[in-house]
Amino acid sequence: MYERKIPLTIDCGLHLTKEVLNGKWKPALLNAISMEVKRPSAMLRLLPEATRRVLAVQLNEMEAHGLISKKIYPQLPPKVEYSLTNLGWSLMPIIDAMNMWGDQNRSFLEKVIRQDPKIRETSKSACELHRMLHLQKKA
Amino acid sequence: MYERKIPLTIDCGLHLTKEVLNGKWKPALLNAISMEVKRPSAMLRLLPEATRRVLAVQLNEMEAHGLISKKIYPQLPPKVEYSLTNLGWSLMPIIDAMNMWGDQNRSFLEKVIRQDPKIRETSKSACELHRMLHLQKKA
DNA sequence: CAGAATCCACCAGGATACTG
DNA sequence: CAGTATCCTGGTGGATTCTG
Repeated sequence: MYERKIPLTIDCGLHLTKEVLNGKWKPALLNAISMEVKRPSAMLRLLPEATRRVLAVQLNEMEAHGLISKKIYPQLPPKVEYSLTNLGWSLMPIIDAMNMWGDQNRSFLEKVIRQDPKIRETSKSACELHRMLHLQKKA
Repeated sequence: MYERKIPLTIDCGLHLTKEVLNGKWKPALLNAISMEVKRPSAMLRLLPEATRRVLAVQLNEMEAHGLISKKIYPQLPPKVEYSLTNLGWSLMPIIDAMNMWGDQNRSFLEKVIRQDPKIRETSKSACELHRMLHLQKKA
C-alpha cells in the first residue's frame, strides 16, 4: 500500500475545502453530475481531454470523501450512475460562484493568464455543452 | 526562459477560477491580506509551514493575475505591503464560502479524509489567528 | 526585511493495456 | 461499459544559499 510521505494541511476550513476540491477535474465533475451527466461514459464525452483512469480516480476520491454516491446496475454491459450526496449538493453554490466569477472576468483573466510565460495555449472545452444541457433541462 | 510543456485548460469559467486559485497557499494568502496581514514577514508568521520562497512565488503569481497589488516602501530595511485589488476583493465571497463550508463540515471531513490512506497526519494551523485578528479589527 | 537562484523530492495526472 | 495495474513525465513546492 502506498503511503504519502508529506502530510497535508487540512486543519483550517479553507484547507479542508481545498483538499476536497483538489483534483484537476473534480469541480467539473461535480458540475457535470449536478446537471444529470451521471455516467462515466457521458463524463468522458463531456471532458474529452480527461482519460478514463483519471476520471475514475477522482470519482473514487470524491466518493470516499462523501461528495458523491455511486449506483451500480448489475447488468451486462455494466451501468453505473453517480449522484451528488447532500454534502456534494452543499458544495454547488461554491462551484457555481467559481464558474460565474471566471465567466464574468474571462476577458481580463485570459489576457493576464496568457501573458503568464508558464502557459502556452488554451484548450477547447465542453463547458458550453454544460450550459446547453442546463438550458435543455429547464425547457 | 522556461516554457510549460503541457497546456492548461483555462477555457471554462470554472477552470479560470481554479487556475488563479491554484497554489497551495493562495486562498490562505488572499484571506490573510483581506484581514490586514499585508507584509510578507507577517504572512510567514501566520503560515509557519510555508517557506519564504513559496509565498513569494505565489504572491508574484497573484500579482501577475491582478488579484493583489504591491506597494514598496523605499527604506532600509525594506518594507512591502500587499493589498487586494478590486478583482481580488471580488474573489473573497468565494474564499469565505470555502472557509465556512470547511468549518461547517469539519468533523465529518476530518473523519473521511483521515481514512484516506494518502494522508498521514494533520498539521497545525494559524487559522484561529486569522479569526482573532478579524475580531480584533472589529473591536 | 525582502527577493532571487539553484537544486531536488514527490506525486498528480496522462498513456497504455488488460479484465469482467 | 466500467474498472484496475503498470509505467512514466512534468511541475509544484520545499531546502538552501546569496544579494541588497
